[in-house]
Amino acid sequence: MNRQTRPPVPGLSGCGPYRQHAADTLTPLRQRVYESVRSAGQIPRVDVAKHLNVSPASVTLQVSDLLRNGLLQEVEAPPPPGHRGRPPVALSIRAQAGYVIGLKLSDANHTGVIIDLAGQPVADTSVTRDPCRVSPEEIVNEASDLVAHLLARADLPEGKILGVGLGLPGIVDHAEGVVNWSPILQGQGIQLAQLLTERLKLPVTIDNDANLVTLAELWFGAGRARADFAVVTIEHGVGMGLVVDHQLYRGGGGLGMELGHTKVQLDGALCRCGQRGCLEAYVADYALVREASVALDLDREKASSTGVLLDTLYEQAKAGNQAARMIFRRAGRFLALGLSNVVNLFDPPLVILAGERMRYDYLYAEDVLSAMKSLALSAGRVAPDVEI
Amino acid sequence: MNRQTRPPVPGLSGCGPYRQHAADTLTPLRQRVYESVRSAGQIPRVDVAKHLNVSPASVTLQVSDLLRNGLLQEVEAPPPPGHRGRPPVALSIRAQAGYVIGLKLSDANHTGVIIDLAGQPVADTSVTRDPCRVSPEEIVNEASDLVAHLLARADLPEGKILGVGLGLPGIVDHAEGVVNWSPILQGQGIQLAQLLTERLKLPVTIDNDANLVTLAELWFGAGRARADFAVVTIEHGVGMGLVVDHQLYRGGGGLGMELGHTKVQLDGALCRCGQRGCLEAYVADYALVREASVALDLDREKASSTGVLLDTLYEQAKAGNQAARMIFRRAGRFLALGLSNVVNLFDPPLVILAGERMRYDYLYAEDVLSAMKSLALSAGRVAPDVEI
DNA sequence: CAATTTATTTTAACTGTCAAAATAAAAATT
DNA sequence: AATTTTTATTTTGACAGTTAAAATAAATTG
Repeated sequence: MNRQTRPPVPGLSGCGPYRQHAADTLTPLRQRVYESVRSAGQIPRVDVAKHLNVSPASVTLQVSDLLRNGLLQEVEAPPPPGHRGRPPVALSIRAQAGYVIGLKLSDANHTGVIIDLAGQPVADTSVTRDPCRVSPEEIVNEASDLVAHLLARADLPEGKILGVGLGLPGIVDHAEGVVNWSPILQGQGIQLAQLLTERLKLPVTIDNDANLVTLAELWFGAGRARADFAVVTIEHGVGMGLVVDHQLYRGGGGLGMELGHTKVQLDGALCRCGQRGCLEAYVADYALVREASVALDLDREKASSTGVLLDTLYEQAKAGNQAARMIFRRAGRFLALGLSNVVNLFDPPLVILAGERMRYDYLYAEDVLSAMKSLALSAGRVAPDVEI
Repeated sequence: MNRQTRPPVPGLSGCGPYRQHAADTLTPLRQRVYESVRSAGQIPRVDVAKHLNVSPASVTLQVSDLLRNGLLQEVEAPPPPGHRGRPPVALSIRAQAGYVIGLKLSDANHTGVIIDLAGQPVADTSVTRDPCRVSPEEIVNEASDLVAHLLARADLPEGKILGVGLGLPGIVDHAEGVVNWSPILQGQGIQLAQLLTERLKLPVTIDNDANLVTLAELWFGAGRARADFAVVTIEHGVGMGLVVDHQLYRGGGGLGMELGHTKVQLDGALCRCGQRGCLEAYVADYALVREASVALDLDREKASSTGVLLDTLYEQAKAGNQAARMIFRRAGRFLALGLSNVVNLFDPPLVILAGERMRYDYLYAEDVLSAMKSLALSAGRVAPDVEI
């Protein structure tokens, strides 16, 4: 140990972590009560109190406020059978109190939904498009068309839309609302959130699509009951999202979690990011397509969509074509490797695999298993898998 | 989007994250005041109030309590020059109020320190040992000898030792106090914290040695001023620690952060964990030794210590031996690859490289640079490096 | 020495929460 | 049917932690 004279950090003495402004605020009880009800769907006051470890008195207080504001409502439930005393009156979210729009842009199609405050969809839409990179203005137009469509369908009272969440592939800085790079966008460092906020006159937040999938799992999926889990998405690229203590982790600088560009081979296959050996360059759609067109001698001029091409490849593999099999097999092995890295680094109790390409399941299934095994070095780990 | 009927999680309805028991507690102001003083070294009440965004009245209250308990003290400072009104009276930690013992066990030597509550060392010791795996009882003996040594040297009043922190290599479950696997310990799943607590009659916590290095950086080193950073240690193995929002992140299941066993090559070099392609198997001490003994035809029977062997290798590389150079070069490239993965996943604003082998700097330096470049895919990232 | 300036302490009030009592609404018992 | 029991919710008064504002302290300036 080098016994240097402190302080090693200029301008600092003392010891211990140094927080600029230790802002230590507790989430207000109001919000916790509301979230507790939303989480449960229907729940009487007593149970909310138990769940939050606060007194029933406090719950009554907050709930009466929330009822007055129209955010909660009492529901008449059939009296529970075999219940002794005064029957509990269940609370639930008043779903009509507000609505949220969710948009998902990708290269081949855009989708959008309106959901109410209880998380139920009230309208959805989707359009297909030519996969190409377009200007920011064009994307704003496409997004705003999508929103117009949704609003027309839903026919909601004025001013009930609380906000818009937009997900798109690429490297997205959620906090700043900036798209650093995206396969569907021309240019770099686009202030997309701001542009769209101005256009729609609604608060807009943007996020990486893998993060959005992760949030969906956290809110509606298998991740709801888990404090920590990881999501790996495999589509046109490879993305990942991590939930730590019921919260989405976005990496130190707000970017990060770029599993797809994790290197799994020195001087390996070329990736669309320009580097070599990225995981994505072995398991993503375009990697399979690239191999398929070479190995199977498929007519590239036919220029069928990525999806069709992959389906063809899959058919051939199932039919016994060795070359096709090998392509999937290798992709599977690399995927397993990437997953084992995720497990070794994050040790998540749950790993969720998502993405349209999960259809090609039988080729992945056993390799996922081998990924599990490949991390057996630590006594005492089990990682359940869920697929969508 | 598959419109399945909810709930997808059995026994749950509603939506949103589901916390078992939302225990939402704020750290008490007392503790925050104390930590604020420790962090600053010397600081008057006014500034504590400003720093914590609380009223001066509250600070006075808490401080008077802490003064009474002997945890803080007022220091007479020379009146600041050019200061107008009533001079501030600075507060500081009363360092003698308690002491903490830190032990670091590794295969070739053990070290230990006693530090006071201000973080200043008051005694230290270190012993060399034969690298071998020993029984838990033996390790407990060695640790307890170390503690006896330290106590004898420091000559502190009775009952002033508040606790013991023990770091050792391997896979350590900090929360459970269990060593799942360690290169210096026989057996698996050893309840080391409990064994040592019983022996020393002091509270003992154990941790992975990489985590310990990370905590040291967080408390005393370059990480103090950072909310998020990563530490990568290269010694006999490769370890890593991650700090998220001023706190050490230990991975979902308490294990995790096993960067050394991250796979960087399919079917790659054999690792001591029994698998192939681990990063460790390319850049850790034993990997270099292994290559050195083959490539340089060094007499393995001479069985010089790892350190000596590596020094020899280093000398040869500097002297121009191509084989030796290549060994370092490959290690450096793989290290760069591993680091770029860390950056791509966590996006830390700071990466700290630590470990005795950092002496071999000139071989790593340029490769670290290449690692930085290799993540340039995202516009807007800079990662300063600090070495120890 | 009075006025000014800044730091700290005192005071009284305010806030959010809770324990305990009161009230409410049902089933079970007499 | 009236009473008791049981459980849920509301009301009440009290308490703990925090604060704004006033008071006090300790220096410098004019």
